[in-house]
Amino acid sequence: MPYSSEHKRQTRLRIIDAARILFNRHGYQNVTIDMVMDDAGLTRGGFYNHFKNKEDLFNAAVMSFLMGRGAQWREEAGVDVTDLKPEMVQQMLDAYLSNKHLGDIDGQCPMIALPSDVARASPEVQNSFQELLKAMVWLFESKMDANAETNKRNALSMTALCVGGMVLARTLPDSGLAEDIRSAAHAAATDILNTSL
Amino acid sequence: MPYSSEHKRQTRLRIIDAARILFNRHGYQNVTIDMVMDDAGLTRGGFYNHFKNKEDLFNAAVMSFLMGRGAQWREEAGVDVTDLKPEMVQQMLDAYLSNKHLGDIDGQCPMIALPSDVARASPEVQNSFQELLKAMVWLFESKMDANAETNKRNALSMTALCVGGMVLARTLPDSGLAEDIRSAAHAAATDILNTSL
DNA sequence: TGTACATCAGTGAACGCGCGTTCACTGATGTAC
DNA sequence: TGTACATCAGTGAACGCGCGTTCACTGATGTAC
Repeated sequence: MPYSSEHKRQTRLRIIDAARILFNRHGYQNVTIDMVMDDAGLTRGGFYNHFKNKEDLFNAAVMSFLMGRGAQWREEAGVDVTDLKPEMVQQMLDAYLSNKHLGDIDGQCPMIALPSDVARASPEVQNSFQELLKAMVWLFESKMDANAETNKRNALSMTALCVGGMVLARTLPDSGLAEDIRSAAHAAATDILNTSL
Repeated sequence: MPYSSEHKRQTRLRIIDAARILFNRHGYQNVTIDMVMDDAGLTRGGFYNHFKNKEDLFNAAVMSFLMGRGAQWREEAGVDVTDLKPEMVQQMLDAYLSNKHLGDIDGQCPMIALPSDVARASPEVQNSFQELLKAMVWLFESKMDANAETNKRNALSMTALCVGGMVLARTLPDSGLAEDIRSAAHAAATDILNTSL
């Protein structure tokens, strides 16, 4: 077998990385296979050596974010989601609801950039999206200290605030109002966290 | 002038109503002019007698929701947003974050169904969307009783919870988890409201 | 070590379909006389 | 009141472009001997 399997894996990753960024930037439907392959330094035809179809790529892109790829806003804030120290939850909140994240179009969380697209995508994509959400809820929940049911409810509310605040801030053309809603969501989520510790 | 202007106005409204429902159901890009005109009982060509282009229709559809059209979940809950009695804010919260609303695909708030579409639409559409959000924030704020700045922040957080909770609930394939996040967001928004009165 | 071979990643032209938009036409109805 | 006319909402065929996907081909590189 010519071209080591490592070579193919690398190419596949390059395509997924290009796709993740382009989907975040323009939305699923506005990104063409040509654009993706171009950004990956390849030509259109080769695409189907790596993916069954466009939807398959969408799923791979959402999953790649779950694996932590591309989140500048999180890396630069020094949030290490594998290190479950108590301050990590507040750090994650700070990073997620930050101006940095609001400005990081390419590296933003797909829950912010693509919720409507996912809602209309295949079950596979929806499941990947759900795993992403569960990971976030679990992260919030991990350091809470009330009873299990209250913890769960608080973690879910914080997640709703994170996503809702950022989705709206992204969509509003008045940047002052966008900033207001981002910081209000951040304050409310912090309040909930503080009552949970 | 044949066909009274009232006749044309009625036709235009029929097209917008059909579009609002179809956009909610399938998203902006998955709805074709043909589908809209079919549902309005017309043929494709006539569309351009009423609208400049598809984006123009999108804007009209978002605005029509602002005018209160199609929101079954709100009407059946008996919420009258023009009657600013104190209980109205809680009623609105209850209705917005209700199971009824979650199930009302056709009549749902466009902030839930179409945020990603709006984020990539024309400035006109984004402005209409923003007016919708402002109306909601203002509604929440109207009966609050702390200082102005706190009121604003709380109203914005409640809005983020409403939209975030519903967007996520809509997107999750696990309906148990969807239900959990909807009710968690409802509880959190109610808490914020109660500390504001 | 060197050579022939086989595999398959990558190429780029072509296909086919869908959809937004245009356009020449039809016909319903309000207005003028 | 009745008739001719003008307007313009509505029709449906056609256009043109873009994009997902297919396909015959190329050529780089690992393997066998």
